[in-house]
Amino acid sequence: MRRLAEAPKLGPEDEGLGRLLLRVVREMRTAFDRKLEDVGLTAQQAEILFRCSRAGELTPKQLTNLLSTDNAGVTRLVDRLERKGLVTRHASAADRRSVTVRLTRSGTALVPRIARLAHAQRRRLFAGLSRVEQEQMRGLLRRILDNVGPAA
Amino acid sequence: MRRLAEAPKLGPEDEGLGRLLLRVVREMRTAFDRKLEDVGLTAQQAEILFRCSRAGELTPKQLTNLLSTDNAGVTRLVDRLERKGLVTRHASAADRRSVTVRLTRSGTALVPRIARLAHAQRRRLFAGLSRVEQEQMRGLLRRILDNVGPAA
DNA sequence: CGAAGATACTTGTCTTGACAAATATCTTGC
DNA sequence: GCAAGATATTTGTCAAGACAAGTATCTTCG
Repeated sequence: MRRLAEAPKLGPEDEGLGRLLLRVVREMRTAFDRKLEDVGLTAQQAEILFRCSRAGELTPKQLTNLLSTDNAGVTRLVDRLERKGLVTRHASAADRRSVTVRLTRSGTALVPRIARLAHAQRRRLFAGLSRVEQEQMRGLLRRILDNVGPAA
Repeated sequence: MRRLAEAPKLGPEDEGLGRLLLRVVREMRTAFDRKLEDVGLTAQQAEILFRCSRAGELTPKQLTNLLSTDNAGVTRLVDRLERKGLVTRHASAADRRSVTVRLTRSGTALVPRIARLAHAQRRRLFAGLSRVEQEQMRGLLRRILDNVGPAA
């Protein structure tokens, strides 16, 4: 029972704010992904279904803005959802470059479960944070976001 | 100049706190990745170099904790760094299951540039946030983190 | 009208994350 | 000492994100 070398734990003591942010987001994401496993979806896929359900239909371009990813990412997300039979693509009458994504019947059927899970998740994650604190956080995050954009 | 159909912008007006967090982290990450392009590294790779430089050497296990990813991810990160000739793996004397990652000479050579870029980035991102506000943020994030863990 | 440039979407490629399974080695308890 | 369980690392697989390049269509402007 030597226990020599005892590699130091190197915990998150000196974790910078950036790392902490990263860690929080990742854990939130994967926690939600795990909850969605029953439904057979990922967080991003669920978001697409939810948004399309509320809007009736959306273009990839619109989804790109909502999901904060790029067009390429949305294309492949929609591919997967289409393969699962949860959405369909339709040619847009007005602009033939464009496409609209619509839920199928089985896609629509999942929405209530998604909404329930999302609600429960939000409730749990932000438990104990007052509305004021949440707004504080939102404000700070937006200021950081403003700092990212300008200047290369 | 018809402009019919005018797809609504669907901006981030009703963006939830979760989405906002995600967006902030992603933009921070990719902004830093872009800065590191000159050095030929990604943010995660740079972090490994930086940490190993400070600690002398680290095991994948330790790096896993520091990077908030899993062992598999670290294995492949180290693979890439090794292929670039920036680190080497060494058998650990005390525990032969284990491995230690050490910088090569050219790996070490990059560290000052990395440190400079990281510092500049932090400075820019958190510009205008007082120390108090940063601590506030840190506190709120930690509370969220505590909420993620417990309960499945 | 018709060419030049802008847009919407897709596809290819690379990196990262998460999870499961496999291997080698260590540690424990008997 | 040894079998049973724990650990450290690796490998395989899939989903995502970012970026670049390609195609089709639209818009603008001479």
